Amino acid sequence: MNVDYIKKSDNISVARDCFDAALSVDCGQSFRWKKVGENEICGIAFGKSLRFVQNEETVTFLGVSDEEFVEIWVPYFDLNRDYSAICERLKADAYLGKAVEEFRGIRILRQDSWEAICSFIISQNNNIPRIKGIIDRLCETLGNPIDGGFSFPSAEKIAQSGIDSLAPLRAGFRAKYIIDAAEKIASGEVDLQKIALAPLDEGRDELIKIKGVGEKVAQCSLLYGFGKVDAFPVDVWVKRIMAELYPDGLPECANGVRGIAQQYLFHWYRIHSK
DNA sequence: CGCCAGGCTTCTA
DNA sequence: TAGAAGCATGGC
Repeated sequence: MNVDYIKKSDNISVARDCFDAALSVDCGQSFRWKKVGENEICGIAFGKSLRFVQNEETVTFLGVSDEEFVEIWVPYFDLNRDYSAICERLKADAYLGKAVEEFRGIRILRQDSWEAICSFIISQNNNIPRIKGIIDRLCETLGNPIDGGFSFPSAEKIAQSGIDSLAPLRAGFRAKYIIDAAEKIASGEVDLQKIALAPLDEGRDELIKIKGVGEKVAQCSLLYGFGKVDAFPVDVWVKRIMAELYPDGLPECANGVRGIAQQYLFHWYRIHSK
């Protein structure tokens, strides 16, 4: 399956069918996107800054070449996956059906592996505004300046810089975990390429070698950083969802895409419990 | 002041 | 192997 898109001057537009970019970048998967206008959002991923606008019908990527769109943003927004078919399948379950109906455009963001690991280490026992602040300061402190912000610093750069360089982040007890992750990944002791190719359980076993990475952070990394859509992060919210709605486990229709199901349920449940 | 935030490590029995 | 304390920081 290949995405259809329309190119006009420097902009690329994609139909909103099963694609809500604004919601996807703001439902707890990524922490690097900011609203800059009514329907306008900016962010940085894979060392590229992006500004996009969306209306009822389309998402428009501003100032993006065909190459950049195809190589970076199509995989990032998971645009070659048939979410329409997945959503249909998830409707076999009543709660998933409601979640999918209400938040149909959510996509699982295929983020940089290292950025996802590091971001979800930072997320532990923390709240979203503060997670964003710590990550912003990490990028400002050790990332490279890009048009409109800073790139996410590499594991090598963080490992070389050492824990004292993380003081400005005010990350608390997480700073030592960030360093351990950076060191193990920079040295190859934890091999991201191998995890990308390995079955879920093997990837998970590799990731939890990092201090500060437990079951939940490992599953988030696999889901958002390796595109493993069957990874299943269980945080406090999903724990509540499982206890209340699925005491016998997720329904069968979620098999193979449990991470996607999780994302719809997570967002749906949080919205309705506020 | 206390409680909580997309948890994890360490200590204890 | 299960359960609880401790962890840094900031918003409420």
